[in-house]
Amino acid sequence: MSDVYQALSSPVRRQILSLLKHKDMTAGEVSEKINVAKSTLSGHFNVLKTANLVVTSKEGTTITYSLNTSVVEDLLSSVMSLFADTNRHQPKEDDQRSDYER
Amino acid sequence: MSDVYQALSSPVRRQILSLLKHKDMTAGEVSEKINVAKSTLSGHFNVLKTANLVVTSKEGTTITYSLNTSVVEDLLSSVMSLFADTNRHQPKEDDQRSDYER
DNA sequence: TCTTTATTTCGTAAATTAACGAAATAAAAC
DNA sequence: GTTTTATTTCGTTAATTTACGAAATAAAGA
Repeated sequence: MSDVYQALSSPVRRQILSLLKHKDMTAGEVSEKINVAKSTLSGHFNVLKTANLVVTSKEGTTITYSLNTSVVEDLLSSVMSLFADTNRHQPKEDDQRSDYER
Repeated sequence: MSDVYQALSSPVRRQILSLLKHKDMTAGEVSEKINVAKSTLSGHFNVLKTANLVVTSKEGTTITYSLNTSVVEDLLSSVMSLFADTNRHQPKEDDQRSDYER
C-alpha cells in the first residue's frame, strides 16, 4: 500500500490516471496529452504498474494502459483504517499488520 | 490534495497518524513510540500539518498533536474521483479543476 | 536567575525522484 | 532486408526528501 500512496503523490501520475479513467490509452496517446518526455512518462508508467494501479496489454509494439480499478477498494479501506479507530480490540482478520504497514 | 498524498506516502507519517487515531499525543510521546530522532519527527509533523492532516494545541512548551479527521472526507472523494468516470459532462460544482489537480 | 524540559531550526550528508535526450529494442510496413 | 513506428533503457543532472546531531528557543521549575 506504501507503493500506492507513493504513486499517487505525483501530479503527473494522477493526471495519467485521470486520462485513463475515461478510456484506455497507449503510451503514445498519453504523451500527446501530457507535456513531458516519453522516457519520463515511461518511468511514471512503471511506478503505476508496480503500485498495481494500471495494467497493460500489448499489441505489436503498441502498449495499451488501463486503470486497474480493483485496487481502489484496497486503497479506500486503507484510507479509512488510517483514520477510523475501530481496531482497539484484537483484529479478527488474517492480516495482522498495523494500518501504517498496509 | 497533492500535499495529502505526499504526506501519506511516508510510512513513518502513516505510523504517526495511526498512533494519533487512538489518542492525542505530544511530540515527545510520539517519539517514544517511533524510532527516529526528534528533529526528524519534527519535520514529519510539519508535513502532516501542511497537509492539514493534524492540528496542534500548545500548553507551555508541550505541543499536542491531534488527527484532523475533517480532511478524510476530502481525501476519500479525491480517491473516488481519481477512478470513477462520473464527470463526462460539464461539472456542476464551483471547483472546475481537474481531478488530478485536487 | 539558573537549570531543566519540550520542541524546533540549522547545517549537512545520503538516498530517492523526476527530468531530459540519446541509444537500444522489437514489431510492422515497405 | 531496410526503414519506420512505438516504447523502453541508459547515463546524467537537478531537485527533493529523509535522516542525524548540535544549537537555538521558550516556557516551567528550583
